[in-house]
Amino acid sequence: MVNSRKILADHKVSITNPRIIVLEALLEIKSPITVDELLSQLRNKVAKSTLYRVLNDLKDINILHEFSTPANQTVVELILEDHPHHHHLFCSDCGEIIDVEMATEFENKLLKEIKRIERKFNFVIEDHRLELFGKCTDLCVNCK
Amino acid sequence: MVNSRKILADHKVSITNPRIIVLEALLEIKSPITVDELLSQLRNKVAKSTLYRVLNDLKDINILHEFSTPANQTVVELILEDHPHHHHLFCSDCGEIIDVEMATEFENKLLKEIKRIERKFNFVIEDHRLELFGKCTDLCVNCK
DNA sequence: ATAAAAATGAGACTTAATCTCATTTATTGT
DNA sequence: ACAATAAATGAGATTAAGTCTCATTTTTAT
Ligand SMILES: [Mn+2]
Ligand SMILES: [Mn+2]
Ligand SMILES: [Zn+2]
Ligand SMILES: [Zn+2]
Repeated sequence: MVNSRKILADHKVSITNPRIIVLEALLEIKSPITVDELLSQLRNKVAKSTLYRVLNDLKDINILHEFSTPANQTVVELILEDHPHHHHLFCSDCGEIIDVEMATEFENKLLKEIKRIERKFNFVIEDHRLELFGKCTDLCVNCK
Repeated sequence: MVNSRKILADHKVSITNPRIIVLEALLEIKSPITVDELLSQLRNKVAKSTLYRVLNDLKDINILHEFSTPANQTVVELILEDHPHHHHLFCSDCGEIIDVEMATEFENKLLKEIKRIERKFNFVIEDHRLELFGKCTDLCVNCK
């Protein structure tokens, strides 16, 4: 069982009520959620300023991934052992965001290509993000 | 020689002064530029509201690519024959954005993997974006 | 338990992007 | 070429995501 207090302690972040509340909410959902939705879910539990601060804290300790939808909504999701590095697929019809794991073989090819680019541009590449944009067909959860 | 009027005509967009001005500016720079910089460059040539409208027009006809930096600055660049689909490398130290072309072999592998994902999720994938995040070393134009 | 340090809440503030609407410019038909 | 119609623009008001301030509360260290 994933424990919010333990997560905070493990990352040497002080254990406070708002941090626990936000973490539990994110652990509960465990799919990407817009900051806006999160805000309304937690409206009467944490202040807006605090929510943004806690989200920044979680980014700082590297367990929160933040990205934007094509419609420019900010989205966050926890990245933990049970939900590690992955990519996203966006439906421009219904707005759905789908977590996508690339085939291991492909992800390896990508890492190799990244090494080539590191050498070419004299960079140290620490992270990458692959986003796929398209339309779901009639099988999509939201669109059907 | 790339002609802004021709580009507009080819895409069946009416030819107006602000559109020509914005297009010429983007053609001149031909590297990614933040909307903010573009705004100050064109401050006394086109109104802010018009700049945003023209950028949307160019997105609509699919010759303008828009993305955000890790610092949440909106960036645009023209995508034309002489500067086709490519990816980006971001330096978190100096903010530099570098255009990156993946090796053809890799891009092919990626397209194959995308086909697999289309089948898996019953999607039609129309576009993809790969972003690399890291730090330039002492050779970086801005950081040295 | 006490003191020092860190985090929070409430709301003011900033600012990128959108919206409104009167005016100007482009297009279409004759 | 000209008038009529449609589309685009400029100026500035408006919106809203995210940040900032600062008095108060909570956490941590001793
Ligand atoms: Mn995800
Ligand atoms: Mn580019
Ligand atoms: Zn859909
Ligand atoms: Zn750099």
